[in-house]
Amino acid sequence: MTKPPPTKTTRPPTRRWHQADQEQRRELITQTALKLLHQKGLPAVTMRAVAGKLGVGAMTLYTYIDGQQGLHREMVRQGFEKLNSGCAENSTLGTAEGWRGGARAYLRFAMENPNLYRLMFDHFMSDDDKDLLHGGFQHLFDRVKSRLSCEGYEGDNLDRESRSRAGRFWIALHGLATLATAGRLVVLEGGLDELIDDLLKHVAPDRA
Amino acid sequence: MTKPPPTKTTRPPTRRWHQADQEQRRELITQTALKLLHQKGLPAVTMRAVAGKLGVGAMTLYTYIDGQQGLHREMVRQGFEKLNSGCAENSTLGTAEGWRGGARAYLRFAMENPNLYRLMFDHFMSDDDKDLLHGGFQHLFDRVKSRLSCEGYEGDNLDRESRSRAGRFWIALHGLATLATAGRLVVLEGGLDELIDDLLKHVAPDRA
DNA sequence: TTGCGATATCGTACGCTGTACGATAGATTG
DNA sequence: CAATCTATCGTACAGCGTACGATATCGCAA
Repeated sequence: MTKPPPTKTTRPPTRRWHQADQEQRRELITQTALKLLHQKGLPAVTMRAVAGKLGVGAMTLYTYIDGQQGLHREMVRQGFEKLNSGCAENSTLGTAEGWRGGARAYLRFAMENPNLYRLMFDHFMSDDDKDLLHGGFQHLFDRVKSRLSCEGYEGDNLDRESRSRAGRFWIALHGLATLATAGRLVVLEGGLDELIDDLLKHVAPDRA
Repeated sequence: MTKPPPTKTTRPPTRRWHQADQEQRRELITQTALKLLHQKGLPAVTMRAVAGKLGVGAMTLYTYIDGQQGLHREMVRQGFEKLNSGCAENSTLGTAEGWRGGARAYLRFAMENPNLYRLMFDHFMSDDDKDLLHGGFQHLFDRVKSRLSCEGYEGDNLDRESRSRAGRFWIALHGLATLATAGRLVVLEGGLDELIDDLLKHVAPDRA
């Protein structure tokens, strides 16, 4: 009994992972966090909860991820990738129908992942991270530009007009998305599809 | 030394307030919280911090406010009142210049109180609270309606068209506000005023 | 003036959070 | 087989919201 050790008890570390790659483990952590975020909201996404769902000690996460901020960053990255690819897939053409498809995909993503969408735009982004956002907007911008160049715009006019129209389109989509996910659209009694159509008629990059 | 009391020490409660009315004290608490929110962001608005700034024990706040949620609710209320009154003051007419004034006031509030603006739209609102939001939108809606009725709209058409235009206007403003306060507008290099003018030209309730 | 009941104040304690530190068991290498 | 490296995670600490209860002070009746 002459041993009051500096720490009471220290239990063994046992390898519990079933994935080989370090990258895969980070991915698994992120997916688990995303599931939790979707089901219970951001406050439920605690280090302990995520680790617990993986059957792993909380501190283990720090081997793969840079703390809570890093976890958020990883979720945000996934979010933007899914949002961007979803929009790109559903707006294959530069036609009016194409804009509608892209807009619907954007709104669908926001409505199906409200917590993630909010996190994506609340989370502080480093300059590196911002490339993700730039990427999505750049894609939209290029589409508008090529469309307008077919309509006779060129040079500075083409650039300015493209930026203006793409910007309006994105601003309107984002406004609608944030209001809808926050449940603030009760004041507008119409369904979401009607709202999209309405916005398209007035702020869509072509036929404005 | 025969006294190990159930609680070690219990120090005296001393009246420290200098305000008479209960309402004034709640107001003082809210203002202190708002100052903290503005200066250091939402995570810094803790019960202990607010109470500390007032030179008061943390639990004292609970006499006047229903916990942290209640504190947030109070801040959100203040925010909407300021936002609504600011917009109303700056859009005195139903003219194009009026819309511009209202839009500018809206954006100015968001840019000057980014943390509060985010809280206002993140905070869960009970049905009672929503009247604040409804109030602001209703004001806008009525303005648009009276304007359109002068242009010959009437009946169902008047109602539908007014809702549509007021909705588009608000959605665009909110989209711009959230993107601007989140620092996500770098992709649009123009100044805020140009963006407002651009939006007004295309989504303003009249001349659309 | 005195006494007493009501009330506002707040110290303490509990269960949470993120995470720094360090001990250890298992894997890896010679 | 022995030595080293490393992933794991128990413990601990500060800070959070807040439930509870002790108490100093206030308002009011006698």
